Amino acid sequence: MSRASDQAYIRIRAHLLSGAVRPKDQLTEDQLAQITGFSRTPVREAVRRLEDELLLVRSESKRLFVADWSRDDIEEMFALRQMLECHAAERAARRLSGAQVADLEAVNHALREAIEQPEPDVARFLEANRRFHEAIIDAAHSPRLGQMLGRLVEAPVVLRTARNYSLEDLRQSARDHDELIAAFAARDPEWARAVMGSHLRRAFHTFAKAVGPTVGDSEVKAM
Amino acid sequence: MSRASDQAYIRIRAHLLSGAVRPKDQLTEDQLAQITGFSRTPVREAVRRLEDELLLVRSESKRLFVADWSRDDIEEMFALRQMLECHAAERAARRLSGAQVADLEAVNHALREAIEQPEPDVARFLEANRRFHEAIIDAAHSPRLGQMLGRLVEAPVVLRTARNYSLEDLRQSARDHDELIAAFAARDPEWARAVMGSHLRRAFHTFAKAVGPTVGDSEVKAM
DNA sequence: GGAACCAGTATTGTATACAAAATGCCCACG
DNA sequence: CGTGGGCATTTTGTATACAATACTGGTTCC
Repeated sequence: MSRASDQAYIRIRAHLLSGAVRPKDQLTEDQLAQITGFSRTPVREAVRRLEDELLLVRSESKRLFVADWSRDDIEEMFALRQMLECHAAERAARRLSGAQVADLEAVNHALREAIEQPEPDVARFLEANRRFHEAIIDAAHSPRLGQMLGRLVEAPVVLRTARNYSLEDLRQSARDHDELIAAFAARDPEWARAVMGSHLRRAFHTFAKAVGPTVGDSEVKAM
Repeated sequence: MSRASDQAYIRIRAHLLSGAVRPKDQLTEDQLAQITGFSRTPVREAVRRLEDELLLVRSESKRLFVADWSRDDIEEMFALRQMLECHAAERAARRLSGAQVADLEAVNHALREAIEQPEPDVARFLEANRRFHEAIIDAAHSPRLGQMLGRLVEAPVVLRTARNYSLEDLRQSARDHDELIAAFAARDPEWARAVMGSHLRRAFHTFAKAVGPTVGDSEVKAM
């Protein structure tokens, strides 16, 4: 991950999330080359990845724009993530070794430490949460599934949602993880799937409550 | 689709499917540039797409190889396609217009014409089948879902499976499509999902029967 | 006044040269 | 013999120049 194209990807992504540009704004590869400090060749590769993740879109004539997600897009993203990650949990339950289950326990312990403080550390929570879900996906041992989920989980909306978590939301996440671990330890795929389903569906409702019942495009960037 | 990188993609893909190279063979970008007649720049873009589809893989040190799919990989591919396309069918049932349902009927009519001949035209069947499923995915109106399914449906194993279809298999496909259309016309998402599920699950068993219960890697390329 | 056309400009697409990194080979050395 | 070090070769990664394409604004012609 130290090649110029990877750095370019990271920097462009940060630029998009920083709020310096808004949905529907046009970008040019030259601009991005200047911003990142690399030439257009690695920038183009980074842009292709960001197009894949639908953070950037191209017009009919190949011009580049910041993506503008509708509420429908985002709801579908949550639905897809739930569908895929429930499947991952089911597969993981059949495959996780005892050591891997222990690893999950350790990660969830770290997650609890991050939130059980005078001031919960959301960044550390997010990182532990990411590691937890990543471990499950890895254990599912399906390259395509991992690929697909990688794109969804990285999506900025998912990350921003966490800002709206209350302390109780965070604690409930940790409890969900505990139950997932129990399901894995019991080697019960159906149980794992069900817990993952409610875990992720709750995240969706937290998001929906934060954004409200608005309908127009672009409103989600305002959160 | 007339840019050099698109042409390169098509040609490299054809080269991979032609059997001229075998799983685990090493390729170089220079070789592919010569084969396609384009320079390495568009070839690299095409290669990136093929990596995305897991037709090509890179070693730790970024060297390029023809992918080698295990039976597990392929089973998971079928499972993912089923999961995603059932979801698409469900969404499509909520969104298809009357005109779109009529289009599906026309496509399935063409599909029947392709098979109800002295010698069934498998290529035409495949093309009509592709259009049928594509129309449903489009109607689901979820860009990410479309993206994911695009990669799965294009996979060569899915295409090769069709060679093993008997006439009765082909006719059953057409009947499944009829029932899907009925479900769409009735605006019944659950019905649509169920029919799509059995439709695709049958394809999996047709494949499994053709390949047999072998276990080692690479055996699927022998079909 | 409006539509079609024609520069000129902006932007993306491709080729090529060179840089960086990895691999393999050969030889020295134990 | 085997093994490790280092040069030559192969292969991938990046920069840059140029080509092709799409847009913009203004002008002419009806």
